[in-house]
Amino acid sequence: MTVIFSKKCELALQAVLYLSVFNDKTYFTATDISKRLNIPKEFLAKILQSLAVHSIVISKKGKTGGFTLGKPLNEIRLIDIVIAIDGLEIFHKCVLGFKGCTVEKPCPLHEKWGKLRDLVYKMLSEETLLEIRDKSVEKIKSIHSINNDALVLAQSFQKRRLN
Amino acid sequence: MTVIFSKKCELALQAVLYLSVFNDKTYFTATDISKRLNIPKEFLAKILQSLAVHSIVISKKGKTGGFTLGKPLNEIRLIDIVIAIDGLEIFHKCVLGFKGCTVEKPCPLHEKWGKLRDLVYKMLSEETLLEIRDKSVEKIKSIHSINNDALVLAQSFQKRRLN
DNA sequence: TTTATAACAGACATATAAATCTGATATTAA
DNA sequence: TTAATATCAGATTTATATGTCTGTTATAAA
Repeated sequence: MTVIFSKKCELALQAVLYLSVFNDKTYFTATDISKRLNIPKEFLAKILQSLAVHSIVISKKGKTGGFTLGKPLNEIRLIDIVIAIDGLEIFHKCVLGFKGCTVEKPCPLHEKWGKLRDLVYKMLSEETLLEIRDKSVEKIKSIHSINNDALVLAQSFQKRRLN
Repeated sequence: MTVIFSKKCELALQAVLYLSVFNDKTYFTATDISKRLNIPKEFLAKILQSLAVHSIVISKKGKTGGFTLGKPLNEIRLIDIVIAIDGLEIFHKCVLGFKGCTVEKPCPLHEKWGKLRDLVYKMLSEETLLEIRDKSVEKIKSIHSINNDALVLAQSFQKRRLN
């Protein structure tokens, strides 16, 4: 199967985009997020843990615990999420799978692929979550069925858990 | 794991590039090619069969049988090989995995990804095997360790099988 | 016609990614 | 201090892609 992002990567992007809508340091539990995104809870939990290792989210244990974004939105790029989950391997590996493919002895598709790969990296690097959220907040709400009532409710619920 | 091409796709590209060096209607057996490319024979055979279904290669059974390119080099694009093996799905599917992602109700990354996807498609479409071979024949020979002696030998061997 | 050799077809096995489960640990409200 | 509830860690299961095996069919040389 030809793919770009792994399933893990997709779900990580979904989760972080979801958190970006709120972005107010309230902690959302893995259960909360998994229900909203319609994702298996345990799988999401593992993904969030990987993101926590890379400081993209912060985790808090215990009764009022959960996950919240670990950095300002303008410091999180899409590429950071991809790297946190799947690593940089894809940006180094030869398309054709030739182990001996190097700059000195490139495979027949080396140059063409190099351009493509650099472009993917550039596109994923140039935009931060801040820009994406500002541009797409309505889309994100829409695709996750977050209406204003639900938003207020969720936030007040989260905050109630805090005191 | 984030990938671009499946293993099958990689090997298909390798095999077709290999055939493009010769490109003289001689039939190479799956065993021949698998040894040269250092690929499992049975796995390659399956891949070549998929390529045969899409007329990218032609297969011939029996004693002097094997596989040869099914079209002129200038009529085979990289994208044709990708499609033959992995289909067009990747060029239609949403990056984030949202099933509801459409033009009318796009996901937050829809536009950005659309551009990238179109570009990948374009790059794989714009060049045919003819151009790649003409530009990279030495690279292909080098990476497969095809020296001139081996080339002449392989061709005469293939032709001997024919009469 | 016989024999050798190739693709072909489909079942089977293995490796890896995806998903689930169980129990331990940390945190906080009461 | 206790109970509730969250993450965390690792084993286990499931699904899918990858790789292997076995026997059949087609083709052509001898």
